[in-house]
Amino acid sequence: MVVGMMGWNVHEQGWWRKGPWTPEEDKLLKEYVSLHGEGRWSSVAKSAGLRRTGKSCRLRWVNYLRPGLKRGHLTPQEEGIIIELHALWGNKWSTIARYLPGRTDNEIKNYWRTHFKKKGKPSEKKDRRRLLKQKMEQDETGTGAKASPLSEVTSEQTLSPELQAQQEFPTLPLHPVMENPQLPVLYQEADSWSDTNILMDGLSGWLWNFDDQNGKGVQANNDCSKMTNKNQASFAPCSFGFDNVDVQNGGYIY
DNA sequence: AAATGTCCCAACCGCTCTCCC
DNA sequence: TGGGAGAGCGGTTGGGACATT
Repeated sequence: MVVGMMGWNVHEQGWWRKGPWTPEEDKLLKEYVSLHGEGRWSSVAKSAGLRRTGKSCRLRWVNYLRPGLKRGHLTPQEEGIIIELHALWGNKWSTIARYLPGRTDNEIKNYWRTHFKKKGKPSEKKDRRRLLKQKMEQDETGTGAKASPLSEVTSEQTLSPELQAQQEFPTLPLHPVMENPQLPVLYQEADSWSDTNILMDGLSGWLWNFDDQNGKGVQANNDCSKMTNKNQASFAPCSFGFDNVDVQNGGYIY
């Protein structure tokens, strides 16, 4: 059976329903979780009278119904944290999400995909549109991020996102290298530049994969292979924490 | 006004991990 | 210790909303 709803096809293969959740289903799930707490999702479905798989219930709760979830665009601070943590952990969205209270892994994943993953750059008009929309939302709420990330972020970055996050979320652990001094790369004195390059290769993919104009990526002065040892030595310890922001290209300079 | 492009987000799928027996 | 079930995670898809052409 297939039922058209909100543009989705709501499949009812056997007993389970699929597709968008209805307000009634949300209500049932919220009531159940408020009474019994999270967990045992497979039994939640049947106990709450929902024709949804446990998986679907969990996802709905985690990504949409859970109290404390933020809505709306990510702030520049949150963007910075995502960029930093993604450089550390890669696509560990759930791990990254732990340091962004109120944000879900799904949201962060979607955001990354939209803004950083793709090769081509949306037009600057699009960016302006997004920023304008963000500003309007902030004007309405009187809270949140600055109106223009690009114009304000330089001063914002006086504190590295890590330190900002550390202040905002005291549980944020130190960078792994700070906790593990034996790690030989980048953040401390590297034994060799090849060691640092290993990490930089990983970093370069995201550092300058911001939306670019020509589809080739905005490659700033982080071509480590062309740097002298002297440059490398001064460059290596600078990571984690933006030293500057390339406003024109939208990249962060370390 | 219609067509097109892009952004955003909810939801699903398949795989992996963890726990328990 | 191995297998099964449940939970979690990352990748992907589909569609609405909105701006641009």
